[in-house]
Amino acid sequence: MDIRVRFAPSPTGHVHIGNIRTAIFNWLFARHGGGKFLLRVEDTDKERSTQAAIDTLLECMDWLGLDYDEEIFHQSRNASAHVKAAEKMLSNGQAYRPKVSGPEPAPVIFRIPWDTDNNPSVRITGDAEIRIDPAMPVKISKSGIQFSALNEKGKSAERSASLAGYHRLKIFDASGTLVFEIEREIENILKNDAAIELANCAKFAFQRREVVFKDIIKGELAKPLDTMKDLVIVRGDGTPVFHLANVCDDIEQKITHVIRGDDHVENTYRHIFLFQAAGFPVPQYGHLPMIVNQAGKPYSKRDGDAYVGDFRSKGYLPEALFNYLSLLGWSPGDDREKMSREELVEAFTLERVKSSSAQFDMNKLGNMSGQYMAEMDPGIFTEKTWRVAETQGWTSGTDRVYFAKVAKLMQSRMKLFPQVSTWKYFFFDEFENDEKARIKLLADRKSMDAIKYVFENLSSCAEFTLDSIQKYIREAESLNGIQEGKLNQPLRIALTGQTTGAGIYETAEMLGREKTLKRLKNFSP
RNA sequence: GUCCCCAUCGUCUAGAGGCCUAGGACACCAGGUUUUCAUCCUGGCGACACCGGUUCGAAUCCGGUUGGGGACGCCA
Repeated sequence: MDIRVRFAPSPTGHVHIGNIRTAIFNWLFARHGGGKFLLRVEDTDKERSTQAAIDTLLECMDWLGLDYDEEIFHQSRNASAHVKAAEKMLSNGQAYRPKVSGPEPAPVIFRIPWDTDNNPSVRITGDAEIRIDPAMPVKISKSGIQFSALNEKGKSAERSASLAGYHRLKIFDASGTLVFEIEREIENILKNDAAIELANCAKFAFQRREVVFKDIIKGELAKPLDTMKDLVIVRGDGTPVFHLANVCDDIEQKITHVIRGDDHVENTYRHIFLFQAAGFPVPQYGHLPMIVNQAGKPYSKRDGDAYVGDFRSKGYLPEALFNYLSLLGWSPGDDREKMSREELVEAFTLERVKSSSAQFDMNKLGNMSGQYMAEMDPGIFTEKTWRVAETQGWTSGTDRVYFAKVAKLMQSRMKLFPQVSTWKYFFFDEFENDEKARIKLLADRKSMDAIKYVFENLSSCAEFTLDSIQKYIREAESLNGIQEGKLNQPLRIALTGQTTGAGIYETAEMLGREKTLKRLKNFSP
């Protein structure tokens, strides 16, 4: 069977880094297996879903090169199918409407199936007993069972669960007398609205069963049925709930593998029953671990930099973000880290995804961005940095050839595009000064005299070249008793206002005689 | 509170019983190259959460403890 996966975000504005990582893993999985990567927008929340939000989503995906197959699937357009599915479950007895007291119409509730004898996803784990708080009555109705259990310390805690969890339930009072047997009553309970209320119960004895599935990433995952509750699938107002919509759409889109965040694990246990009730095969599941922030905590609204759009505006390269994100929770198994898209597709398998959460590391992303930056085609690099310069308003009087030379000089020193703003001294005489460094490096008389020497000789020399620049700097150093090379940094401060940059001889040559002299003049006593 | 999941350097990870005195990358520190800056190169720092068990042998398997996270909606 051909692989079909989907990325199913709800378009509510920003696209989160964790979300897009899920998309990347789905994409990688699909491309690796030669399958289809589908996009579904879960836009049933009318309040929050906007076209603008969908546009941002599409932009982010496009930016990262996450191309999808087939048409975008809009969940809201499939609503009638969802309701139809619910009605079918209602008429089959797989779902029910509870008795409601108020004037609001009753929702449709899906029942965790009572009969699971031939269900491959359910297994019997053994006999179980629970101590019950006799002070609280046990209530049993078609919508479940409600009671107060006593924990090891004898503390009472209220619980409610689906009937399905309590196969062969026998309830005893404090004296050990059997007061209730579920198998005798179950037919009636399921059919009628009447509730049974039992007082002074002390013990439950029942057969415990659990839903189980094999997660491609996490391995076997199971949950006891007695800890599950029936779930609302259609609201009182007639609109379908996420669980129903999600499952119906997966059926509709013929999804074979559901790859999503592991905050959905608990939902999966219920979705399995929904697939079965609808009469369709349960897809394979793979639950991705979370990405946490640099404090090791889940991302919250406060983490302003957790949105894909932010990384884009901060100037990270999409290739770098894509590469970095694919390495968060996954590795190829060898020492490779910087990998092309093709290599990633080739190497990606869900089995190699880790099952523990991963912390986002800006340092590493920055380093990776620098690597991609360094190997970028110089022409493209110039083009992109030119555009940044444009936003700074530098380009009107700037020669493109000159700019290209500057870009070439600076490329290996760049991590992010906005760093272009530090290049200002190449184009204007007004630029930012690192005052602290200026005071430290240009304070002493020796340096000033040396700079004066360089200034005078560079103004009178025949040719302003790399060689002559270097020559006079060396001479200035030896004449003023400065260690060789030690004049470079003061000179850099004088010419650029910064302590880092390209080679200082190259920088001076690039600036040209006029600008160089003009800047040195300020420091010549 | 109940249920589920997770646990290797500060961080991302390799590791499927002996190849492990635990490998790589980022970060950090030191040295080298560049007479300067950035790259780059070399080296250093640095981890199997804890306690038991299984085994000739455990980071790896099992149990418990601790710590972390998730889920418990007529949100998605």
